[in-house]
Amino acid sequence: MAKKIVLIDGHSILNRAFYGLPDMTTSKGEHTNAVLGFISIMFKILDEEKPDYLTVAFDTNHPTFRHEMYAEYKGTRKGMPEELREQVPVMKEVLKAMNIAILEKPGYEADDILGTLATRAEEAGNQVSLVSGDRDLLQLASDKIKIRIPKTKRTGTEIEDYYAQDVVERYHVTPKQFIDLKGLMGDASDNIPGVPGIGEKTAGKLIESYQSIENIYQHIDEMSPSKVTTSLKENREIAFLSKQLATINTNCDLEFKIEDATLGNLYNEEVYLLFKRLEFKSLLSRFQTEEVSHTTGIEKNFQWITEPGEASQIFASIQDKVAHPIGLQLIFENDSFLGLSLCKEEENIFFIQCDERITKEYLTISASHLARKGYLTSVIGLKEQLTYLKVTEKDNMFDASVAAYLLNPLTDTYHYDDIARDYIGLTVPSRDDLLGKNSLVSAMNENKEAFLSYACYSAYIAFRSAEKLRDLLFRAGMQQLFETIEMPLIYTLHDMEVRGIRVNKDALREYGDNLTVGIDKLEKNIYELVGEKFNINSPKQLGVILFEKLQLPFGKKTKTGYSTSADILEKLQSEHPVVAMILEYRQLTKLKSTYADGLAGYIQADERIHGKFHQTITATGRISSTDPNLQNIPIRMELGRQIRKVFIPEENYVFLDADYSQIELRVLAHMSGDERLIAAYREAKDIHRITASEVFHIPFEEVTPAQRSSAKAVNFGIVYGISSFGLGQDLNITRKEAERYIDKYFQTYPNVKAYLDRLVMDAKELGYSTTLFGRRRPIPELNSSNFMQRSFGERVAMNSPIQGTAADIIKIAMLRVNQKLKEGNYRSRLILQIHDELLVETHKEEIEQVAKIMVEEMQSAAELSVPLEAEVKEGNNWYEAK
DNA sequence: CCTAGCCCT
DNA sequence: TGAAAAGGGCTAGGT
Repeated sequence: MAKKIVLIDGHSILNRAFYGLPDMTTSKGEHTNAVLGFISIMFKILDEEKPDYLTVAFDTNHPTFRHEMYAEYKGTRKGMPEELREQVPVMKEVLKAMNIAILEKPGYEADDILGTLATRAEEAGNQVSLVSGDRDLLQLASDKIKIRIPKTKRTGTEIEDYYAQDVVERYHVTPKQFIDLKGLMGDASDNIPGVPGIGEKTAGKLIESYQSIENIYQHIDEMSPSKVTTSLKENREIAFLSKQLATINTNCDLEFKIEDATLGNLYNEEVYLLFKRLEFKSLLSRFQTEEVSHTTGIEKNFQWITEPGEASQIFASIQDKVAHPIGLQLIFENDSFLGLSLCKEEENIFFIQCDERITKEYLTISASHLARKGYLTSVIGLKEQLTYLKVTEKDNMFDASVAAYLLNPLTDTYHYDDIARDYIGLTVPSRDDLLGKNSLVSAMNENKEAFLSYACYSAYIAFRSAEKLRDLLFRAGMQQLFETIEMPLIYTLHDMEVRGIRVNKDALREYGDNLTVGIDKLEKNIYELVGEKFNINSPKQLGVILFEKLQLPFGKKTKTGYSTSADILEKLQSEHPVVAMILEYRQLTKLKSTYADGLAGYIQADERIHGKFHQTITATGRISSTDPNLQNIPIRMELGRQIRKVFIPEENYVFLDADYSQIELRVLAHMSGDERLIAAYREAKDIHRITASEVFHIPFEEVTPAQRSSAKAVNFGIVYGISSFGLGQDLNITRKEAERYIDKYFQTYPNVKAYLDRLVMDAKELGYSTTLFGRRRPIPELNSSNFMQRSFGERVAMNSPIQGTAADIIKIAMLRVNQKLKEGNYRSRLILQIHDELLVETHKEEIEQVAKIMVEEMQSAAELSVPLEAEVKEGNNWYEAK
């Protein structure tokens, strides 16, 4: 039976897509427009044709017979811009992930490979679609071979189709005669010469009359003399050479059998992850629709329980089952507790609904008992469930989300469907697939089937994934990290969220009102100074005012227009008095919108803000804070710093705030083993000053403030994964000078240099970097063919172990502080962590003991070859305690 | 929904 | 030569 075959000219389509679509980059700067365009074209064709076979041919760098015939021959790969060139390997990566056969053979161009395959397939009676942006391929058109020429437009992809008949209609020549046309006309893009004086029109007429170049020359003497005939006579060799160059070789020596190009599953996990990495958001929906369409067959095991007797039987039955983890999920939304789902074996997955007979207390107590009895109870997202689930770090809980985060901290969500996909190889419908934007409450009443699936999948995946995740953690050497740091930390973070931080609402309002006064004044002055009203908050409008109306010199442009960022404006302050006002306006509006107004919206009835702390967000192991972010409260500028006065302890309490001193540099000293750096820290003096003194060879006492601040910048640079460019920008010096600073630094601390080099090398070999406590961060960028990407990977390889180890250490300190406070029955509570700082709301009778606990636990959290210093301060608000 | 801009360690 | 110095989150404007 005739098969359908699609053959794609790889470089040609990439080219089309590249020039047809606006430039696109991922958030990391990887160009992706050609790849996206290629895939869009390919999907469109596959959707239309549903072919049996698909293969993509690429040109190689090797010379072909055309180069041998004609030295000036160009071919498609020459002169490719870097933004396109870097996309070629990415494109191949995508095709490989889709299991699409890639064909390339030294000595042949893609055209020749495609021509050969098309001809063979045609002879075997098959239907062929040849996809290319290059009209040269029209010479291959027949009644079985269709040439498809896609055009990428902003509105989508349109495809022109040519069977032999269409070629004749459109160009008035047969496909074969297309070669003769090109022989006469030449082709500038391939550097194929044409006969001078002959363009598209003349060539067309000649071939229409004489059919071929050979025939033209047979009858050349009969033709009436003209410029054209003279040129033809003079350039006979060019015409024949060009015809040969333009002829596609349909007889290549290929081992390849078309059966090798059988289409498999394009929508697999690898492709999904790749598209995610490339940020092809619009294409991800294709996966979701595929995912939803096939069910897992597990749904038949889902049961909705409403009978108290059955519920108690289910809990009782778990007594017999100790060997395997239990999957559990409490189902709730805001303040309504709806029930819980439970899975102890593949065949029986229950949702037990909460109602008058099966009470919330009964369910939560029964659920909490499971873990307390010692069965490993696996949940997805423990911290959130602790509102109802009364278990502690001593109980035998397992959080699959946190486990999955440790195994790969680079993804953004760790929901049950993510875990199913990544660790069980199972595609299950996500919450969004099942319930969309519906609330759980409404789904439970109106969309029972989807609701049951949502509830039960969660417990089922928790059940199914636990052992696998545990095994992977063990193999990666992260079991201890998981069990002794990450799992216990869940409870600590939950405690912090519950406790929250008290805010003086009136003081906050007053702070905001004062800002408004200042903002209004500035606004008026700015309008007066520039002579018109505009939206100062709009970088676009501001750019027009500053750089067009006022004609200020613009430093750099962003994708969208002029840059009006603070560092640009700072340099422009002397040019016009309005610039300083705009900077101040920015400062004030930032404080007003994000902090004064922003924070006010989070104050709860208990006068406190209960922000969230996230454990599964950062790539390095730090925690993050949202709703609101309490880790970025202003401190640098005095006006901003004032806002810390509104954060206050409750009556009879004070704040104790303890900071690590230079924890990351100390970690670096320890991990690098650099004797000189270690010695510097043992002196326990101003480290930036020591660095300046040693790097610039000046006595400690004679270091100038400028030298100290340079050294400080270098120290930061080292931690961030040094680059002369970045350091230069930070210090406002040339790249060359920055380079010299870095060299001097590495001369002073040679083992730091050796250590950083080793970090990069090891990470390149392993594909990930590791902290002192075994935390991993994958660094796929290290293998990128893109210089920028790779450099980024190298900096990440230097930074992650340092930042990550510091994060590990403070997590340990948090756990121990929290534990001591609870065990010692203190009234004081840990309420914030800001990366190297802990804030404890401390009862006035406990100040001395708590201060001691904080400093001791922080300093002893890790045993390094340099001391860990922590300093604690006391205050009646957060401003005073810093 | 993205971006420019800016707050923190 | 060029070129995101690491890790985060929030707001406003503009599509």
